[in-house]
Amino acid sequence: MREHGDATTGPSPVDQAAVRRGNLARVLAEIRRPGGHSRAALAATTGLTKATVSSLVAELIRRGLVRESGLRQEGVVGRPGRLLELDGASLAALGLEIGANYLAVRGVDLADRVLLDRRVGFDAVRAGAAGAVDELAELTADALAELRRARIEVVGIGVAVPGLADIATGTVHYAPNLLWQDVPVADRLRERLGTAGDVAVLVDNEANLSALAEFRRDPVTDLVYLTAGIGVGAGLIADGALLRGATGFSGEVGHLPVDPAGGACGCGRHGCLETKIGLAAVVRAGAPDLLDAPRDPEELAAALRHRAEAGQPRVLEALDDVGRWLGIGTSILVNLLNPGAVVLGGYFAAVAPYVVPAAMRELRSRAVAGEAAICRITGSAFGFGAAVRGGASVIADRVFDDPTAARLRAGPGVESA
Amino acid sequence: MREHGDATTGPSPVDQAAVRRGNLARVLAEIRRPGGHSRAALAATTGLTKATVSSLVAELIRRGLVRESGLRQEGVVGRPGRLLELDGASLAALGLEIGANYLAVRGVDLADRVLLDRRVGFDAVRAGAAGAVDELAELTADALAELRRARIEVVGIGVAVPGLADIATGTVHYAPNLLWQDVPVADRLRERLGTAGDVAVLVDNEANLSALAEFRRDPVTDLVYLTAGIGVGAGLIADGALLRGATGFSGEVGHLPVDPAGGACGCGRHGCLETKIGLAAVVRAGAPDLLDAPRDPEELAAALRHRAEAGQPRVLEALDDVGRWLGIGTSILVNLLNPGAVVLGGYFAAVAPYVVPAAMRELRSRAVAGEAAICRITGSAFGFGAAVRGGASVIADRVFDDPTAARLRAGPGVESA
DNA sequence: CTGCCTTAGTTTGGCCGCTGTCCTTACTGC
DNA sequence: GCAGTAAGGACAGCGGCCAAACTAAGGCAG
Repeated sequence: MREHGDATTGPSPVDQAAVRRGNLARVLAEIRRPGGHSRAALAATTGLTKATVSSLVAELIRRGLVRESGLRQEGVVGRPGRLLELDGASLAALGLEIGANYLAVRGVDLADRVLLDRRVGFDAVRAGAAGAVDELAELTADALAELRRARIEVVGIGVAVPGLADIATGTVHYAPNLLWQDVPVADRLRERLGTAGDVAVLVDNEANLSALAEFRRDPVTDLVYLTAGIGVGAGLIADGALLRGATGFSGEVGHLPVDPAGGACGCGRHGCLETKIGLAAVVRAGAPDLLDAPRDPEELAAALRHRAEAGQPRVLEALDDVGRWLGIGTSILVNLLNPGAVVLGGYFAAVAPYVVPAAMRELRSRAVAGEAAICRITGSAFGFGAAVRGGASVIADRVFDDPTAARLRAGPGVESA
Repeated sequence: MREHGDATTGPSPVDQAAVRRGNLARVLAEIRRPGGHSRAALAATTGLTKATVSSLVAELIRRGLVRESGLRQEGVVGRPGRLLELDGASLAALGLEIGANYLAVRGVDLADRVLLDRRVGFDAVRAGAAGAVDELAELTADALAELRRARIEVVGIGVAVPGLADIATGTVHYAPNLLWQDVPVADRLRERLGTAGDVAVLVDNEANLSALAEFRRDPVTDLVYLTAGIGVGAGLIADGALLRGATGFSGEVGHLPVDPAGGACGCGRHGCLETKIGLAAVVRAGAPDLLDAPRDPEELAAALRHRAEAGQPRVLEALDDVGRWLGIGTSILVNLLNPGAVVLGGYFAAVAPYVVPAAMRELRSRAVAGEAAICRITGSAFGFGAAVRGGASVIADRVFDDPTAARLRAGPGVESA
């Protein structure tokens, strides 16, 4: 026990346990990399001794994170190594998402195998904050029960919301599209789940979590995730970490002034980026007949894609125009942040082939630092599913960052956690 | 010794030494905070035990970073504590700067007391890269000799350059205002200094180092440093660390498109921020008679300030206009990065009272997230001296981050490093 | 001014985690 | 078979932190 455990301020002191945690994470990270890894090989790549690696690997196996894949390196002289690989089949991370017109749940094990993936239509505005969280809790309870039946332990839940979230408390301060204000999502969710919800619950902005999902797929140090649906938003990753800003309001790209002579924006000014590349703008310009039809951004995106694939000139032209303005907006981000990649989510993902060429053209002509600062612009492979994936992976990453978060399980040489 | 010390990849493994380093830094950071600190108080605030704190403090004293200030807490019952304070008088950090028309050297001890501060006019373009570095080396050698005579050990040298620097190698890739390309500044400096230069040499961009200097003065987690002289640049700090981007080209704010209908810019487009708030633009608009007069930005800034203080309407109007465009540019940064503070350097610092009101007005009307995202805009207290201060403080901070970087010195219980 | 109380700082023994060395294990090649 | 080679485990040792006991130094009451 610490003396006066109360008065401590700032970061906690460093102790031996931190050394262990760090080295467990280091070894686990190496094992996650593709290719065979024996204990001896891990010792060589990590710089730890074989004895230490053996001890660390034993603990990772006891925690259910690693298993011996029995196979052995052949063809070379010497005793063959016992290969290790990521296990994680008995540990799951849950991602949730609250959208304006749907709820989503996705469960993955720690090796990223999909255990369940559901998406149900739901009018969150109509249901109100309490109703929406209750409905989400029910979906979650089902998922938890299902995983429990399969003897899979859930290590945490990551919730994506279309608004500003306080990470520390799990409260949504403000979500314009849901008409929410100061909703204690994490608390209410935990409360509704009862004992079943006795796991870590993390709430974050949808664009942030999407950016993390993309970052995990393609770990460039600096990544910009640009998305559009009802609004336009961005998730920024700088040097491997989310850039949240002083009060959590980073990534407000929707109202970048790109065309002062342009049309009026809801914010009161003219020519904001949103008026050029927002979903409403493309539909108006490229497919006006859909204006009052389906309200779901995902369906609209699919419709646009279909028409583009069919070669409809009006849609193609509108998308090319979107690409141009997207390139202008992107070039601002590139000149400021110099990311290693720009990933397009939301409806952009569906129509990427029709907007990226124009965007790249524009970016090339506007990148101040020239070729050295130009990065690729790609459509997200996850599309509208990025946020819920990000929710799950941010939870999974907690275990990879601190493997002691995975409880020890029974086995030879059982010990207490 | 590690086995196969060659094949290691990624971060080095965590060991006990890292624990020690971390806790030394933790305790030292606490001692740097104002107010009296006894060993017992440090134990309480850090969460370490008294025994450990005693051991850590003893080491910090042996390394010359801390001293007992003899004074003792009075008036309360119990044995009075021996107060500790930052020493660092025998350790110095050197900041250097290469400008287009000056060279600067600043030496501070680790308690940030100024030991020397020189600035000499020098035409770096005319002298060429080799000539400029040689001249800088001579200034540095003098400074080093002077400090050595005073028995002060120099722990490192931080060099600010107006261009893109490769931190790892200490090479300047490209410095447009100096007409430099691929100049190995650190290597050449070390070479010229000979054995005297057997210290860490770090080279970084002038705006980055300035941002760090401002950040040290006012440690908000997210800070934007905006500067203008010949060009316009920015140094961005996100979550306490410099935001460098994937290839080092972050902070290119000079060519933000703010007025497509505006005048032509050197970059080939129209209405770039630089054409609105660059020094050339203000002088042209507010004091055209100075256009071909003194070429030094610092003198021009002083002249503008004088005229503004004297109430010259033309200058005041030009500066107000600069403030407006500055506010527009700043609002883009604020909406994207949500900084906790925006600090104005370069010539802005001299005329801050005349540009900030208009800038704040513009920012207020354009911050998408409203009051919650609005931050203060202030003139730098360091002005043109920010970069050289940043160079010194980035070196000093290395010691604070890893106190074992300060060599052990003779004393009771001498040990080897 | 003496003795108790309180708080500061040191000493000592113990634990944890990594290192280095030695040993066993297991397979290839001759 | 038997040597050679590499993997993996056992064990002593060391650095670093913790807990508890101890010494040090002052206030305060009687």
